[in-house]
Amino acid sequence: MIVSIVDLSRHVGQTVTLQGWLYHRRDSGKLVFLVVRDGTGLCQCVVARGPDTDSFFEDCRRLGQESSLRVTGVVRADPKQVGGHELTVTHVEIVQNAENYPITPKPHGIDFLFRHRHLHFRSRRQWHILRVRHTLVDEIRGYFNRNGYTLIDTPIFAPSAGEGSQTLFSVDYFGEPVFLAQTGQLYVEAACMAFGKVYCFGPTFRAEKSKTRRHLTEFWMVEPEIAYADLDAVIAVAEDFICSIVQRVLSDHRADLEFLGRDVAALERIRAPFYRITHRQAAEILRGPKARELLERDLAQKSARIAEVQKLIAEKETQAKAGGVKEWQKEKLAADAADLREELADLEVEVQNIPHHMQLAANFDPNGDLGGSDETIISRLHDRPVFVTHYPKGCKAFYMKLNAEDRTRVNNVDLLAPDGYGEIIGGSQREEDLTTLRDRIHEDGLNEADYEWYLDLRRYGTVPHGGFGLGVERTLAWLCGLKHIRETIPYPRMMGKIYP
RNA sequence: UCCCCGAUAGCUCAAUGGUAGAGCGGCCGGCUGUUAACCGGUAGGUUGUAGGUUCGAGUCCUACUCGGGGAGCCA
Repeated sequence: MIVSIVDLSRHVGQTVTLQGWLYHRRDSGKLVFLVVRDGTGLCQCVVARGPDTDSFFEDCRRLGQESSLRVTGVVRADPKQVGGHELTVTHVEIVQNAENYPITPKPHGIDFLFRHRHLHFRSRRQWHILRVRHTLVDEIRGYFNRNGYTLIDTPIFAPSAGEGSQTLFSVDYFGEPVFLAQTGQLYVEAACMAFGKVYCFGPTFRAEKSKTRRHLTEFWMVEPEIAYADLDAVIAVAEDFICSIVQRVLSDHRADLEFLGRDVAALERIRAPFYRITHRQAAEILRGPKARELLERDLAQKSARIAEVQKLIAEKETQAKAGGVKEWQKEKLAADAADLREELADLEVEVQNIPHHMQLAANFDPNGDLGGSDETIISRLHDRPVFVTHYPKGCKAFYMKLNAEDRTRVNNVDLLAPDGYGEIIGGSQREEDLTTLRDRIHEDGLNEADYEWYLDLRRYGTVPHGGFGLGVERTLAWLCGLKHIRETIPYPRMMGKIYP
């Protein structure tokens, strides 16, 4: 009977067949240990030399990493083994003996791994992350589908820049220059006047020349849009939506998160209500003593850690040079030292940036946008996500509704994820008044003719409405506690990176 | 666009300006319970590219290419 590794607990004592790939192999004279993966999990399969296994024993001993094979054997529960089960092998069918698989169990560089991305996500860590991504995407769709939203797919070819300022990819469209969409928002606004509550979900493209751990040139975004909604209603949906995502990932992926080293308890603390502050309050925090104290404390802690790490590296090196140390111990010590050196390099960059960040925060312009470091400060001063509302209109898009009490501000909201993961949601109430919207288009120097269809929405049955966009990859990076966004998508597209 | 760092065997890294090395991976052999197994043997190189300094360059200098990290900008 062909069984998936994930289902082995239901087949203890039975003879089953696994179909998969060889993750790792060790042999010990009369035994071969085949660690097999089948896409649902890992299972160690033990082949003992004997009359019954003679026909394939030698072949198993020489089997290369990632060889494809069918393994038949008796399932045994063994809590010590990965996955909790082990197979005592009675038969092996080698589908292909793979030779010289490039990704070995030893450390590799980032460049090498991502040049082999088509193989890289067979590795455990990447496999765990992409499983969580699957559930995140499923819950995004599920949440909106359960709550009466209609999916509206928006175009990827866009005739003009949706929001004006950003750098977009230009494409030749039968001789006419068009752009790859950076948002489906304007289109989804039109759809919400037809369906009430809608969302679009797809890839978006930004041509910004940003080479950082938070940027991709192609990333996925979900954008709900709700008719008869003001800013408070938009915030309420965003909060409920995030809670729902967190709960779903916690319930389905605790083991994956633990494998990834995520602090699961911190995720469990993500509950409504989130913090809610205005941009003006954020400015006060940044310019005030709390921000300075946070960064000063940070500087002290990181400096202390640098000294500690330097000491640890020196100790490892001394131990490695001492007499009587086995080769594998030396290797382990060298690997530890390499990890420590990497941490040291990161710390040094952070420490180097802190004075700059302190200056940026202290001199924060109350009429300016929050920078990346400002967002980090705000989020780190709170233990749950923070909604920041009412930004100056100058730093936001033309379609955001001007605030009734303060016409220099807009009814917008950004959600800052904890721990410096940055802005994962950006949204607003939209300007529904035809005249005001037209003025804003002109103020931003945009061509009114490009937006005639959009202005129609304000001519024919305009209503208060709003929505937001959530970046899937940044959200996943936060959920999994990842350092770099490139791990959150199967095929990352970054500046200067398009292979494979 | 700017700043910092890097490029040596398939991979990860060593090598005072003076004969290019190790570990892993590969291949061959050994070992009955391994967990990045271990032990012995073996093959593997135009030191990113182009110039320059020098008796001599992996090492020093210049430019370029590619990569990493950061700043700005952003989801």
